[in-house]
This record gives sequence, C-alpha cells and structure tokens, in this order.
Amino acid sequence: MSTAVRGRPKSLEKKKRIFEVAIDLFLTNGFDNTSMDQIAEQAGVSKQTVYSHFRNKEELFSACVCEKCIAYELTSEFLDPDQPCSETLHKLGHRFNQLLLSPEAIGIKRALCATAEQQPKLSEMFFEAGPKNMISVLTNYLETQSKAGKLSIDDPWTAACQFLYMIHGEAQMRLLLNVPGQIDLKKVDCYVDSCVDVFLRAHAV
Amino acid sequence: MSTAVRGRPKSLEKKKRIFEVAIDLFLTNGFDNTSMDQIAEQAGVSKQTVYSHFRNKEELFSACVCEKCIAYELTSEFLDPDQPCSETLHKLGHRFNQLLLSPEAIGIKRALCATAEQQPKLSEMFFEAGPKNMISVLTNYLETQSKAGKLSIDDPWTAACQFLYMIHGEAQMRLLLNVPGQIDLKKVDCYVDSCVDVFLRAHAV
DNA sequence: GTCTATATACAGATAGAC
DNA sequence: GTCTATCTGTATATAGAC
Repeated sequence: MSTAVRGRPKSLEKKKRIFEVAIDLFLTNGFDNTSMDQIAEQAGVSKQTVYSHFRNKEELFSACVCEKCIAYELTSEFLDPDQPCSETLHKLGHRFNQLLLSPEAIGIKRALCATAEQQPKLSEMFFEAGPKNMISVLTNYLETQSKAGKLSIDDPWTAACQFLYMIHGEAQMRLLLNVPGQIDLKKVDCYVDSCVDVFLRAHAV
Repeated sequence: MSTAVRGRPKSLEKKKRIFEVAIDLFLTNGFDNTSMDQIAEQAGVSKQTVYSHFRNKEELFSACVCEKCIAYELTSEFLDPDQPCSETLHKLGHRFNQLLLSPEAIGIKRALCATAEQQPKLSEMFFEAGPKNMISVLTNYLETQSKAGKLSIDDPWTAACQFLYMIHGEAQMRLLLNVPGQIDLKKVDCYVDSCVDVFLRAHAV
C-alpha cells in the first residue's frame, strides 16, 4: 500500500497557522464565542481550507486542548530528593503559581468549564495531564521525604492536594473570573512563600 | 404621580416561573448554550412574554446571577469568638466545602468563567458577594483570635485565603470540569478535616 | 398581557469553479 | 488544495392579532 498522496500536498504551513490562531481564539474567547469564520479570517485562509484540515469545530477544539495539555505539564526536575525540602517546595510552589496564572492556563480552564457538560472527555484529558499528574508527582516526592524522616506526613496524597490547592489562592480566581483590578505580583509571591511556610510548619518532624 | 399601571397587570407568577427556569438552565448549560426559546418553552410561556419581563438575554442572565450571589453568601453565625478555634474552623470548613460542591456554586462559577471576557461586571458582582466577602469575614475572625492569643497569625488575610483555598481541593475541580467518576463524600470530609488540622498545626501558639 | 408568526442575522458545514 | 458562493439550521428580537 502506497502512502503517497495524489495531487497537491496540503500546506502544513497553513495548517499550523490555523492551529495557532484557533488556540489563541479558543483560549481567549471560549468555544462558543469563536466562529470558524473568525478562525479562517485571522489565519488568512478560506473556511473550506480550515475544514480540509479539521473535520469540524469540535475536532479542532479538541486538538487545541490536547496541545495545551502538554504545555500545562510541569517538569518534575524541581523535585530533587537530595535538596532540602524547603528549597524544593519553594521552587516548585513559585513555578506552579506562575503556571496557574499564565494566560494559557486561565484560558484552558475557562474554556473547559464552559464545555464541561457538553464535552467531558476533554475535561478528563486535561485533568489527567494537568492537575492529576501534578498531584501524583508531588505525592511521590512527599512520600519519599516522609520516609526519609525529613517531613512528618501521614497521607502524602492529601498533603500534596493541600499544598497545590492552597497555592491557587485568590489571584487565580480573580483571573479566572476576570475580576477588574490589577494583580500585585509581589503580593502574590509573598502569598506563595507563606503557603510553603505553613506547609512546612504543619509537617515539621 | 400615580404608580397605577394601565391595562392587565403582568402575571408575577409567570415571571417567577421564567426566572426559575432561567436560573436552572443558565447554571446547568451556561449562557451560550441556553436559548430564549428553551426558557420560554420550559416556563410554559411564549417567547414574547419572556421579553416583556426582561429586556434581553443579558439582563435575564444578570438577574439570575444576582439572585444566586445572594444564595452563595455564607452566614457568619459559625464564627463565634468564644468557642474553641478548632471547633469553629471545623464547622466553617465543612459548611464552606458543602457550599463549594453544591450544583449552584459549580454552575455559577462555570457560567461566569465562560462569560468572563464578555461580562466582567457580573464576575465582579459575584466575586464581591461570594469569595471576597467570605475571606473578609474569616480574616476578621482570625485577627480577633490572634489578638486573643488563641492562634499565632502574622497576616490574617493571607491565612484566611490559605484556609479557604486549601479546602477547595480536587473535588471542586473535578466537579467544575465535570471529570467523570464519582466523588467519595467521606473522603472529601476527611480531606477537610485534614485541612483544619494543617491550619491549626501551622498556627498553634 | 399574551400569543403566533416573522424579520433579521449569523452560525456550521458543503458544493462546485479554478 | 483552495477559493467563492451557498445551503441549512437556529439564534435573538420584534410585529401584529386576540
């Protein structure tokens, strides 16, 4: 069976442009407030070209969410078991907070909240790749540290959740809801520092 | 100036029915996935009757959000400064958690995330009445307890945020995103208990 | 005031020319 | 493969009969 394709090959460059524009629009305005016309126009192609690359709107949206799920993942490079806990948790906390407040993360959460009832599969995909994975990685780390006697933790999964959700804080909620008013980044950093302190005080050996 | 109204008075009973149906549909399916036709049909009135009571879709949605903001408020009856902190925080934590996981709270958050870019005023209204108010009330309580020497807290506002956002946990995120799978309520209750413990250990005098 | 019927706009998706 | 033009459905909102 030949995998060769008849006729003029599709322009990968155009597909990429469509994809990037779609991600931008979907994450900014959500699924319903983004039209295929709009995507085609901003990508500088016709609507039919969009449909030649993606079967329909759902599939295009799904591809965008997939793409951003990957970007949402946090490397576990921070979790060096030989470093002091406090240092590690500080680094992780700030990096995680940065991720949470990023326009991409806010956009994808908003979009998935809006399509939650209609397309739970997408939510699941994001949840597994993002939050669930993050919790899992941190749980393992905390378990190791606890067994090494560096932290006092009964239930590592619970502790991991507490640490990560505490960091969410009100800054992320303001951004999610788009509540008017500037976010003071210095204040947010202090908040994260304080979260790490609380966590360490609660689980000191 | 007479306030009398010419002709047949509008049916308040119908208005109420429209309102209730609208709240239900908006909170379940969001703004975009709810049509005025649908609302009229389920309320058992014609579309024109809906428009005679509410100028347009935005106004109806806005009225629904207002209504639910009031319902979202948490009474501060729990925060008795003379009770032991641990007991008070346990009660508050569980009550707050219950509120967070309620279909109404999930629905309103989803809806507001989806309309965040288009209607930030609504988000602000909700944020002030809900999260901000809640944080404020708890901040005052913690300040009082700290001054009374019952807790060791540097920054009551930060501590209040940490307590409340820690409770959000993964159960609320699963519900928000509609990730498939049952929520184990017993496990969630244990999680909340643990949050209170962590908070108390971190701020013990 | 409330209904049925309709004006108007725009969405997603497709047909056919090049 | 890509474009322009169009089909089809459905949304918000309104006009006019009763």
